[in-house]
Amino acid sequence: MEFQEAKNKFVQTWGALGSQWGINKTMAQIHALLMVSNEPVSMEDIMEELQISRGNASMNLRALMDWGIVYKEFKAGERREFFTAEKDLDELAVKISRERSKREIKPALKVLKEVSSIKADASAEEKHFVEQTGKLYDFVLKADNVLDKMTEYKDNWLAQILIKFMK
Amino acid sequence: MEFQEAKNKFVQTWGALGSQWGINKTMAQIHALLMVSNEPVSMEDIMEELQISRGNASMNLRALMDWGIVYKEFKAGERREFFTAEKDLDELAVKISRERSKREIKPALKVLKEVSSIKADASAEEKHFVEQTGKLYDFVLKADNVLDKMTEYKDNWLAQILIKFMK
DNA sequence: ATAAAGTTTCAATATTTTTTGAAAGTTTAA
DNA sequence: TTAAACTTTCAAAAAATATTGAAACTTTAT
Repeated sequence: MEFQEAKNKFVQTWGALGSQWGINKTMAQIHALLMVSNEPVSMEDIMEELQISRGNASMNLRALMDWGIVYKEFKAGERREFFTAEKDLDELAVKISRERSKREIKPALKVLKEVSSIKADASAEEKHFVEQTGKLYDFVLKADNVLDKMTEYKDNWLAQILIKFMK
Repeated sequence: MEFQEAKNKFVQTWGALGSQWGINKTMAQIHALLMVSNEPVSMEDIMEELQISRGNASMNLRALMDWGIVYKEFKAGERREFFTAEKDLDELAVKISRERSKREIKPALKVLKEVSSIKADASAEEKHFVEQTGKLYDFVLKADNVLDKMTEYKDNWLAQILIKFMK
């Protein structure tokens, strides 16, 4: 396989993966492109390589920066802005976990707490509802805490879990 | 808050959460509805409660059964089919992990392996590409193994990780 | 102060994904 | 075997989401 072909395949695959995890396709593709570039890339180049419009590139770069996984770089003597991706994979995992926790899990927890605290009447139906949503609240809270804890181990959480878990 | 209101809120929230995790909204809503029902629910009732069409209900129930998180039940003397959700949350997490691993991670790993094995020429660009995709392959493989291992612990993986990790 | 080089915004448009509903298919009871 | 009760399928329609591109905006050099 040629380098260009491999690069393309990687960008496409990473893009598809991203879109299944709540990050949109172009966003994931830009990230992929930056991650395998050995030096900062300009917006022009991103537009060119992915065949996307300026507006699209701009919006998705902004979103990636909001997630904290892409950075702006300034090159001496250059007017244009360049971009680089977070390349440290542990760091990347931590940032993505934190962001998803903040955006998705925390709000869901709030609702779970609310709905599991209604005063159930004597019916089996309502009792079951309160019990089940209560369990769900506990479960999601625990899972979210695991994420939080993992981010503290940062550099090596995966390896550490593995050591403790495997065989 | 009234029971009906709480139930509705829960179904909506779970639906929104699901749609951010690669499961579609209706699918997640049906699952939510079944999870908080103390007894099996017929397709009619699902259509009625979620205000969706027969076709939609049928397809999404099928998908949920393919994921292994919703079951058909037959009631004695009843012609119709009824449905229940997996209510054990550890079991639910295991099934979802396995399914996502199979559908998303495994195929991505295959591509990562491929593209990271190209013969890089001497350029920094190609060297960086091979190195970075190689790291990504190792990382994703490790993460996938963690999931696999966790599913073996099944009933209590979350609690176990917590015990080992917290403080 | 002006123009050039670049970036952002957002309404309109295109694409993708989901939903509908009616026809085809199945199962069961009589 | 037939018809009633129910389920599945899938092409067409609707809804949701992503993308474009041109105008507005910002920054820098002269």
